[in-house]
Amino acid sequence: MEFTVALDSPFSLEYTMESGQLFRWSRKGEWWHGVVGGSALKVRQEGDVLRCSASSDSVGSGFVARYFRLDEDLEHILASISRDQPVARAAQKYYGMRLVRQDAWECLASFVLATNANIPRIKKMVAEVCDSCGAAFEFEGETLHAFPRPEALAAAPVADLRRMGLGYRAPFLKHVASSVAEGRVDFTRVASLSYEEARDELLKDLFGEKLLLGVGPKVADCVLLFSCGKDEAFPIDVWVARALARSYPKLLDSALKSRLARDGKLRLSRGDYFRISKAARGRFGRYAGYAQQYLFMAARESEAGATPSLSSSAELSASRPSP
DNA sequence: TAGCAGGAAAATC
DNA sequence: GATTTTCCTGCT
Repeated sequence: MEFTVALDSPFSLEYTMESGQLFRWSRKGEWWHGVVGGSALKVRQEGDVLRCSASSDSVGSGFVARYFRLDEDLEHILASISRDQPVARAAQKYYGMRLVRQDAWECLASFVLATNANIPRIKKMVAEVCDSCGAAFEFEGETLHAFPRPEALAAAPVADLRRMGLGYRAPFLKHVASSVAEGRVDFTRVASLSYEEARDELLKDLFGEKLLLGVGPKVADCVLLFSCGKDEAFPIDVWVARALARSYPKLLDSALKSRLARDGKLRLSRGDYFRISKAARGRFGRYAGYAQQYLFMAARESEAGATPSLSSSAELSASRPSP
């Protein structure tokens, strides 16, 4: 099914796809191919129009507009977060990047896999899990797989999950899948709570055991920001932590700074994390999550700039000799 | 609260 | 080819 979506507020498909929120999209020429809502979807941007093609009628223009949050006033959000140079510059440079409304279960499972990994690796793990456990369907002569239902991963032997390259993440993924499959997590209710209540809900213990093994404050913040409508959530990964240390030293408390000076490593304790993310919410306001995502992009870009020959991913894939 | 392990792949040297 | 780093969390 083919359709178009008219854009009447700023949007960059490119920057949104490359912002590190999503793990099931890949570029093929001018098109981005993905699997969302159990359907294949391909999208290309032509100025202020999104040209789309989906394998299922359930994914139409309404779905796409909701997925990319096109109903929200990005100009207003950018004006709200551009309170200083670093964020204002990043917002200008990556103008049009939007946060995406992801399926909460898929987001949770994906970020449980994201610990100690980089984006290519995360994509590989997610693809492996989908290919092994997700429902298969055809699109344009290719066999694709939906993101697995929680029941499917809850039922999978840990040894099988390990063979998908997940390593120590395998038992975490199974545990999280079980909690969701057995109804111990109500994402609709989480979305209705305040930010802090919602975070506590995801991090809580149940009968003396963790509700969600492998989910700490960072992963919880990702789920809250990308799937539960908590725009003030401010996930702090290593890149954002570095950006904060460089550009916002005042947000880091003195204990962390002295440890940083001592061994040079930016490892946040749980207490550090809560304090710094609270300070960031105070600084950037109700759309702090957008500020975080723009800072993340800028921080990664400055690293990529250190290796000019690898600056273009298109060139990279076209010119890399086979291993 | 601190310190460490965890698994594998990418990035870097 | 070896080493370091990687969108972190759990356990002691």
